[in-house]
Amino acid sequence: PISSRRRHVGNRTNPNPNNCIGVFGLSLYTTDRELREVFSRYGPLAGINVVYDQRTGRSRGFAFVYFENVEDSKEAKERANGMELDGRRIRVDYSITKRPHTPTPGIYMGRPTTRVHSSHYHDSHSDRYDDGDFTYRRSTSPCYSRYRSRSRSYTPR
DNA sequence: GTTGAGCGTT
Repeated sequence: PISSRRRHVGNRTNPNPNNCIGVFGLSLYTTDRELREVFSRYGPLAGINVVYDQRTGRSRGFAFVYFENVEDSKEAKERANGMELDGRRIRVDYSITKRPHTPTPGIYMGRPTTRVHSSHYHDSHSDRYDDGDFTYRRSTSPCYSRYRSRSRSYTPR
């Protein structure tokens, strides 16, 4: 019943209830401290991440807020969506992409493919990390390049 | 303190 509303953003899947919400349309001057003040009203936060442009250092106008409880995330999405913050009408949705709290734990392996070849991944060189959006490879094994193409076709689900 | 739709690292 809520499917056709997001056609203008492409074939992106509809966000499902999640601990992490994305906040878009922010003022470039809204800080994480400010976001914390607002969103901690809905429940305890596990973290906040304003996305900055790597070159200019300025905010890109969106952020991600992690709640400890999904129920609080739901309430935040419903109540904070459309709210005005620093003169801008913000949009709040469940996050689609997910990032781990820790930085990239290994070598970036590209986006997961739909194909699965699980029989290849039982050796000690394929210790792999996946956050559901990207796939990383953990070790610095010299055999890395031999396994690269296989690893790229790995997908968790 | 330019622009404004956006799903991600400083």
